[in-house]
Amino acid sequence: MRLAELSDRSGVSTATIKYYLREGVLPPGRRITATQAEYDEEHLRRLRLVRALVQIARVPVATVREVLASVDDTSLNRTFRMGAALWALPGGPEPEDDDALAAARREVDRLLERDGWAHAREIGELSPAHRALTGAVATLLRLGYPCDADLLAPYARQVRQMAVQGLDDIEEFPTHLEQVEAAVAYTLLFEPVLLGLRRLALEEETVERFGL
Amino acid sequence: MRLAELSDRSGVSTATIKYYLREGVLPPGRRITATQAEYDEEHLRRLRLVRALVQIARVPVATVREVLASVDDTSLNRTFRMGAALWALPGGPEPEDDDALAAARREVDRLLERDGWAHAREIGELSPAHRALTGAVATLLRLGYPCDADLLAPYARQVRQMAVQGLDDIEEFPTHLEQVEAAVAYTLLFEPVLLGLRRLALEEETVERFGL
DNA sequence: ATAGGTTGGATAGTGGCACTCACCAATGAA
DNA sequence: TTCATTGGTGAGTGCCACTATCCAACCTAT
Repeated sequence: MRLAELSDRSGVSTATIKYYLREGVLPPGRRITATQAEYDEEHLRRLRLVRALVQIARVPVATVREVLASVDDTSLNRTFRMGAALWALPGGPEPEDDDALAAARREVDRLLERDGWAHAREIGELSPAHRALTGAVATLLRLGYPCDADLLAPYARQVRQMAVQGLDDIEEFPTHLEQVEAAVAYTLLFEPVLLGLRRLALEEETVERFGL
Repeated sequence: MRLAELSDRSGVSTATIKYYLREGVLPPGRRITATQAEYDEEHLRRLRLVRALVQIARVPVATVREVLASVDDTSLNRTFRMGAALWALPGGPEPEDDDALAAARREVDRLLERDGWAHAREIGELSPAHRALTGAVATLLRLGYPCDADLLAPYARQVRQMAVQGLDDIEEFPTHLEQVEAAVAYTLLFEPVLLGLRRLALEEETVERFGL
């Protein structure tokens, strides 16, 4: 398959594919001659994944490169390869260290302790997910909206259950590579699905309560 | 309160505040003289909300203007003012109309029908949330990952429950304006909290299953 | 009264990022 | 032998959230 066909089949312009090749988010094709290269189905799959991560999950191209590098790094164990997506994620601007952040830290700690999230408590804010969560809670607190461990607990249990279900699904895939790729896709691409469902649920509930 | 104090108390630079005033996401201050204006606590609250929406929820400034315009529009009823945040949201690039999208539409329809989401089914893809959901599902399908009504059902029920809880909390606020503002904050600023929790849960579960 | 800093407003510029265009020599089909 | 096509490269575009610089009006300390 040549570049043009790759472009046709993926719906991504050749210019953009060239850009992805340059940025290293797409591996180079097999060289046929000095100036021509051949691409295969694997490239097509990767290209579609990159597109989804960039356009749907809003992951910066540079971050996609890091994530995929870890996905392909067979010298790492499965946990780290799967964690790549979580650890490379853009945490946003780090929150200013004020009272709200301290309070947020306290509530998140309480929550993790109460529900026995041993790993999360152990590594604490080393985890980008942990820092992101604390920062997001602090933002709500700063605006004067309540957001304590009691309020978060039911959500925490629900997402915990989702995680169990999700990893069950991921384990169905036969090879480690497919499992890791599925974990990345599941982690990042399921987020818009979840948010879409949530927004739709809020809309539904609002209309039911207050009418149109 | 003058601009400089507003800046000090919010932690936002005067240049940025001026930019927000120019863009109309912050109402102008009360004019004292021809070249000076006075700001109050209301401005401070708004400024903090704008900051959170822009920096945390990644809402474009132009969209924030629209959202806040609806929030302040007392000629609309409560449902529409609350819905403002949901309807003004950036839907991202609209998905290409292929088999995956058709399949996604079918599964989302099945899901809403089965769980009795009457309103969502009625307005269908007029709702940005509905379109976003369908598009997100289609993305997963395009990549070859399963995402049908059966898989979505438990998540749908969970977010539905979250919506009920959320609106209960929102109804606690005494005035309509506060309820509407809380709805916007709850809709947009709770999303990073939820995603943070989910990512932490995935991390926790991954480590528990596969070790470090 | 006046010097010197501060204020709000306007205009133009910056930096980051995801592309996108224009061009090139090498290639391959007619 | 023609001539469009290919892959690679460097420069440019458009968007967007700021940010730097001016300016004249304003306040304040001497």
